[in-house]
Amino acid sequence: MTTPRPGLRERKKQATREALREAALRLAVERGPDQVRVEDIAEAAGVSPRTYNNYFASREQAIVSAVTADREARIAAAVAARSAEVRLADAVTEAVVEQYTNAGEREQRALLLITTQSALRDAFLDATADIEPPLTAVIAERLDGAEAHTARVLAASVAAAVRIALESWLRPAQNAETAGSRAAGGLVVPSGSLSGQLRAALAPLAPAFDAAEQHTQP
Amino acid sequence: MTTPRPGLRERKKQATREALREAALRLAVERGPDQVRVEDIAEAAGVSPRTYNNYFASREQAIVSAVTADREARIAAAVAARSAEVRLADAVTEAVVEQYTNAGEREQRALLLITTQSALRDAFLDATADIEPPLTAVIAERLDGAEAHTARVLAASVAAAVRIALESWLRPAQNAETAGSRAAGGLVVPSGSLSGQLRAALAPLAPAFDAAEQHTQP
DNA sequence: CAGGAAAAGTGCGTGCACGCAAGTTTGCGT
DNA sequence: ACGCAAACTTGCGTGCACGCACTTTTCCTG
Repeated sequence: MTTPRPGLRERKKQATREALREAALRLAVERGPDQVRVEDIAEAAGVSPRTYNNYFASREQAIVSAVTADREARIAAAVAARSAEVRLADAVTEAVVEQYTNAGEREQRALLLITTQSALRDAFLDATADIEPPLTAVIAERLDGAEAHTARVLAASVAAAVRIALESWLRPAQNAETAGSRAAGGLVVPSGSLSGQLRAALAPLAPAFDAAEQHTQP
Repeated sequence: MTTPRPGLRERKKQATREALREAALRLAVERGPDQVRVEDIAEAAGVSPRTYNNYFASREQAIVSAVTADREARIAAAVAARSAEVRLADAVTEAVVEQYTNAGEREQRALLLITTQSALRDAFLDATADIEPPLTAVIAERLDGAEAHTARVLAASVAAAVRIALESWLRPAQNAETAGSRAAGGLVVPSGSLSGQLRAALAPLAPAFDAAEQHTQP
């Protein structure tokens, strides 16, 4: 059911994607991230430059994707794996934290590379939006009595919160003014562990999850 | 206080931006949106093409910006204008609905144009992210006792919800599968008035606002 | 097992985003 | 008033995203 027919076609496609990911990351590490052209990545992966961006919309996306891999799917799976007994809010939070803190050795080094270049950081942050569709699916499964949009809104909010957490984790202190963040007098100094950031960012959403959950099972 | 010194410099800058907006929209309406090159817009506004994209990162952004204008600021102002007595969740919801449904005649026609081209729709949807920073500021002002991230997370969630509402308002029925939306059996058919969509999308977030608000004034 | 439809890959051309290094205007201090 | 420094504009060059039309590969069905 999970894999009805991989199909030769689909497998070659994934192989090509993987080759591109790999080539992009390797080249970016060897020379600087700036010193890698799309042409180089395509050549290293053995496809044409045109094919390259049938797979990736930007050069940065390919590099980041080697780290990100299929994090979206893993998060969704981790939520689904949790018992329906636990609070949905907790299931989501723990799944997210778990998937973002379990970083392999290679991923750790790649992340270090990413933080050096602002274009790469942006691409990395943008990648968090990808968790929305699969997360919508698992949340909707737990809330099948709820309003149509609810699951999507919650999933999108989680994505936004994760993005914020990663953002303030990547920049310990933004030197310039933070565009409307210094609202009520004092300035914010969030800095902390990644899992701490994630939990803090997701916490404000818990009441929304609770309310949605109680709508279906009163 | 609101306008310490406009300054000649700043006024010319805004005039240029306005001229570009105007030219972009006018040309897009006259010929099709596809038949407008950056060069044309720049020429019509009396600046160089290079200057054009000191102001706008993409061609679509310029066109959309003529409709969007300073909606972000107006939403934030509309929230701030509401009494501190009313529920924050309601203040935000009403401010958003108010600013999105008060469309001038010209804006209405421009919106019609936008819906015709997918690149324009995307740019229009992306523009909703701009409400986050000003919204963060006004929310933070109402929640000054709360956790640092809370205001940002709530503002970002609102932006996400608004995006979802606009999205499903722009496409009455997405013909293909909606990437993980058909989770629990039946398929969704949201379609409705814009204000209805907005309220429905924002409703699930209300509990989160309430909880945050009670943290500061118990 | 053939034949044809659908999908993936490719070559080419066009317009664009953006860095860089001038040139030009605005603003401010002395 | 003068001139300097910062902000804005502009020309140029490079790499890139993406549409289009065409070839090659994969898959399905009679």
